Amino acid sequence: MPVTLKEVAERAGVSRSAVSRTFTDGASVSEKMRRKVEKAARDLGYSPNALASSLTTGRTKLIGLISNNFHNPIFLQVFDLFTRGLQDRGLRPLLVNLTDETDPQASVAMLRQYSVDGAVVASSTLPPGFSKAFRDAGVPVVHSFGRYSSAPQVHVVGIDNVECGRMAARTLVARGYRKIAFLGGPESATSTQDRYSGFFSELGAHRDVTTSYSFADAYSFDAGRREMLRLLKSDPAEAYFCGDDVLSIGVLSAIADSGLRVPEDIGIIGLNDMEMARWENINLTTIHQPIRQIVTSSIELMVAMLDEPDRYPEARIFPCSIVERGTLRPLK
Amino acid sequence: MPVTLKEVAERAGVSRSAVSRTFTDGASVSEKMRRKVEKAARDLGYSPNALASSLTTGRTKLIGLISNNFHNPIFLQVFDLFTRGLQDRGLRPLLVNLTDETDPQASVAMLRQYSVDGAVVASSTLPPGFSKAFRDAGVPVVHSFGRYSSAPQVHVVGIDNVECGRMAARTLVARGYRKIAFLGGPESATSTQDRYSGFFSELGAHRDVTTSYSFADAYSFDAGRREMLRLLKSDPAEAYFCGDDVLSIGVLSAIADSGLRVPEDIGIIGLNDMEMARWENINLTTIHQPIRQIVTSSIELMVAMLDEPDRYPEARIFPCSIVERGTLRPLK
DNA sequence: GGATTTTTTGCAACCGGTTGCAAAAGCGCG
DNA sequence: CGCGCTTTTGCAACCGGTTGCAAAAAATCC
Repeated sequence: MPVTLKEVAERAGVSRSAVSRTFTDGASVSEKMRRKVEKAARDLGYSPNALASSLTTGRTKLIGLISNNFHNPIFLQVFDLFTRGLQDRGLRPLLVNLTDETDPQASVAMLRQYSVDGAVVASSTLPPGFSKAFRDAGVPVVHSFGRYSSAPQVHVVGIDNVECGRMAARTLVARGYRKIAFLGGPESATSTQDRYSGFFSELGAHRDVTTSYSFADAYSFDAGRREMLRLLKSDPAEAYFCGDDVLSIGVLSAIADSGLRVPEDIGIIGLNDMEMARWENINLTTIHQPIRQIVTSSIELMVAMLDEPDRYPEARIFPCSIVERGTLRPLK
Repeated sequence: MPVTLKEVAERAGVSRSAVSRTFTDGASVSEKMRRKVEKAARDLGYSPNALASSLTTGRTKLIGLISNNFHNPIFLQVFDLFTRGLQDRGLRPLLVNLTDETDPQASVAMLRQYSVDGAVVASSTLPPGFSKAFRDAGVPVVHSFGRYSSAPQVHVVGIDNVECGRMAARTLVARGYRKIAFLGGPESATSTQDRYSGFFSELGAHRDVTTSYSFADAYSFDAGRREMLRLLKSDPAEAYFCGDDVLSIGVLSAIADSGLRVPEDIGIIGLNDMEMARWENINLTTIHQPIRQIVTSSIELMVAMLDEPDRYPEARIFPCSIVERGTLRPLK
């Protein structure tokens, strides 16, 4: 049904190569030829088959966009930024949902079948083994929102979760909280582990602070609410560092139900600074994660790797910052 | 770099066709041959190039997933359901973000270049012209969350927005509200227009009800809040039917700031029943849109069309239902 | 066991493009 | 106008697969 290069060539009365060259930039074609071919192409409504050309050029301009975070609203923004950024560079995102996938091999095989030029793993919860599997299969890969490591094995773009943990701890201590708790996301997520270790390493220096910790089983409203309702039954802390904003919102809801007030009775600090955090009826104090920069940088890195697949792996880490709103008591 | 069919054939000592047939189901291969080939393929780590085969078969198993709703959290769920549903059927979603695109032609050209087998337009705000453009280009298309029409020109799966408008009106009247307003989303969205017309056609029958209407300029928290703050300045209505849940939440925040109470002073009913609507600190009364069913049905329709591209267009409309929570006064 | 039918296999052409190479065309210049 | 040089063009092979067709092999039947 669709018009092929051969038909255009016949119509224009030229060779197939001539047509091909007109649509390949950098190829040698005279002005006259170009005009002739373009006319014929327009008449016929021709557009070149990207997949056929990928066979010889070895490039599909397809980029696997791989994630398992389809429940956290910030990822809608992540997808928005990724798809637009890739499109702007003429690349096409092939979306892969790894939600209930535990074995990387199947996805690796699939991405190879479609000859993707590269893969972006956008996830804060996938184990590093996934991105390594892609690299081992020879697919250039960037792990966005991945774990910071001083010796990264694949390209990582994200934040320093350990430092975020420290930052949260410093903030709480500075505001005079002395009974402080960590309410993490899933214990298995690397981001949770790192925030935990940063948080407690900072608090270790403060002998007058008492600490405790627990984990919600997902980065979700329900998980946060459920865990906080449990904590409220027996002697809650003065302030909580929560694994994530949506978890924090669940926590706030539990506190409100129990008749306690934020920040008067309990202080809360989240992480991500999702859009909702600044909604006036939530007004969550939180740690801002520079999502836009992470995505932009990931795309730049991906593009660079397309030209230089064996590029030496690097970690690009962006600083986070506290966004003060209404869920922590003010500095004295 | 990747292993090709030819190499497998040489290693197994058979013809290329034999290898091809082993990986094509329904083809005639003896058990002995199959075992030989599979062994060689395994040794070499071969996996067939889906794009190359698409050249002769004419099928890529690529489905364009087209949307411009990257700011409404319910679409994260929509993407989750679509990607998983498509993957489960061996189809691959090629994501297209139309956020600032006004001309369908560019996307049509792109999807043709990649020879997608079909396109799902998942949007409540794109004009019908977009889906028609795909159909005219010979791409099987399903418009999910599209406008209901008794004479659809392309396949449409969604809800009857006119009926939703009526339903909202009936609900408000039944609860004794007599001064009722419509606070729509963007006036240009077909969903807004239909809800508007259903809402007012139902209210037309009630002589004792006074009505008014206005539009927010997006389906967003900020737009809803801004519009409500404006409305609160002069004689607000007793109850509002809001274009969407996230808009409603902005509206609730404005009302809270003004010192009025919901549902005592003002009643609110939303639409969508997004996850957030049932969060205890929001607890929004709303109209449930059966997203899961819409997505599932869209995928089924898409799959059916792959076998029968000229299938007669149909509209699949799912009923919505009121979800009673805390933002309308109870029935008397 | 041989003739006949059915199944399996390989050959070669094709899908829609790209590209190295050599021939053809165009150019500048004396 | 003819020469040498540069640019443009077409030929043909190739990318990694599939498939119709006929030959080869296996299965069935008498």
